Amino acid sequence: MSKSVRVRFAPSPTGPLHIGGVRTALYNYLFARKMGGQMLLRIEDTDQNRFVPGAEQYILDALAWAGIQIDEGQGVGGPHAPYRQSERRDIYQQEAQRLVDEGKAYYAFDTADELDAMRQRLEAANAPAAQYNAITRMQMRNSLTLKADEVRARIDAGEPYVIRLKTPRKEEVRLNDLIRGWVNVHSSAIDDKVLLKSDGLPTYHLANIVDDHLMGITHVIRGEEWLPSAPLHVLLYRYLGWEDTMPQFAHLPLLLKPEGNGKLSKRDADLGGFPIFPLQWTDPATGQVARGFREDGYLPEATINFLALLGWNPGTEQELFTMDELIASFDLAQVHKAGARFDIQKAQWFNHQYIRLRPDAELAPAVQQQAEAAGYDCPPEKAEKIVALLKGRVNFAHEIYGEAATIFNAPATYDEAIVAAKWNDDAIRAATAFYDALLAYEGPFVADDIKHLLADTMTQAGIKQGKIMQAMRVALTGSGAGPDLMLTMEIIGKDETVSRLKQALQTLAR
RNA sequence: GGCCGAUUCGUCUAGCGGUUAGGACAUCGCCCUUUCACGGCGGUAACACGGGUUCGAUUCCCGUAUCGGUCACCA
Repeated sequence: MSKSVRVRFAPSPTGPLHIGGVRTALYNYLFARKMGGQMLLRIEDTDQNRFVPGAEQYILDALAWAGIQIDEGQGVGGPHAPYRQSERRDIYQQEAQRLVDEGKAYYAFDTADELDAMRQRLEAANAPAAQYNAITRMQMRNSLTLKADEVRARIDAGEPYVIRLKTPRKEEVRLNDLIRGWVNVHSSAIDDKVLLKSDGLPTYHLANIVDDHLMGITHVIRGEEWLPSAPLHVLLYRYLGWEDTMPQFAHLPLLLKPEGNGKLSKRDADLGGFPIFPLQWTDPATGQVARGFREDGYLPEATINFLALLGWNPGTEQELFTMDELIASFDLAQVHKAGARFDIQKAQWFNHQYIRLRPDAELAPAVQQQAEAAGYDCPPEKAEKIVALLKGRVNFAHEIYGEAATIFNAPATYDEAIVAAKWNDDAIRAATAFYDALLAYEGPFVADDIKHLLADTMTQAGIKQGKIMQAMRVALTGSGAGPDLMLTMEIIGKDETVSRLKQALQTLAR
């Protein structure tokens, strides 16, 4: 029996979670659920300089909003706690020390200046790559070039040092990526990466391997930007003696700018007027506010649906998926290899679809709130009718209220072009007749009945209804365009309809 | 620049040796409608290039080009 699937999402709390990170988390989640496995959340906070307060909570909130459930890890706990890497430093130090003891890593005492000098020297000499590697390390100050007792003395004296991987000079490293197939890299292209920093914390490379191993991770699903260092990770598994239980890798295509070159950035979002973060984020240092999908009115299910299809496709022609449907059809083998341009228009279209699908009663409270905040009376029944009338016309729920302007306000002005073209003798006769009919009418004031009343009135007056509808609309709403007029009248009510008709008759001179 | 990866309509993508190269967004047109939308129907639009392999390449292989990623005591 094979081990049950365990995947992890391992963001760094250096700021708000990027929308690309949400997609990475989503793919991990879909895969875990599909395989009946677990989804872990680990916080990779090994860089103290880049720590941003609030970022970790933001990550938790964003995942919860998106509907990505964490089975184990930061925020929910589990048998491998702690799930914050800054609280696991002893573990990494132990493993790094083990590598040194086994001759697979070494201490290095070089200062930043010395490293710079080395790189400059190599560049000046036109070396193929200015890196700390099997060749150059013998010219540096480390435990391979220094005598053992001097190394001991430096460490005992508290001199800062790092632990570097002793990367082999000539070795072919292979890995079988689930999305890309076999990737081969020669070890000479991998430098002697720092494993343990001078502050005692590990770098990503060491920490992620140690944790993935200890936490029983079976599949590492992450962005393509990690592909170049994946061979290094394979090497680390080997040196740590864990190669036989090494997880499988799947490197996801990147999210690219809507136009131009490069990967999607905050700047593109600002330029394009769309969000790039799931939730709104206020930078604790500058106070700057970055917009979020949630605050911009994107529904979580629309955002997820949109993101899921950016780089993956089930091969069917289905476009709309619930989370359960995504889980049922997800397959890593069908993840696309090339980067995907970020097209916010498609996100809007998905949102439109999900707004239409939402029950009126769920959308109504927001409309009511907006209306009441603006000083209008808007009981729940009215809000619900407005939603029913307008939700099919908008991409965002908050646009419904804007579309309903003519419902809340009697026209202050009338569209001049429509008036000039349609407000003729027949229109005036029709409006007058309808006005009178309304005053006499005592039945229920609902769209169907209003429609009949208007039709009958026009028949009696000998006026073709189609000829005067535009005039009626402009008289009632001031505009030549808008939703169903009968329903509009029903919503504003009989008194308001009568009053608006009267106002039009008085205001719109011949 | 070295290394790694990618390359089908403007965009997201289906395709896994033989298809009129399919769908969606966007765009255009028509229909529906009292109007504007929504919706329905339809149109325009793609296999980067050059060599192979093959009876036959969008599909397999090799180059070229272009794009992307990566080369930190950041993740």
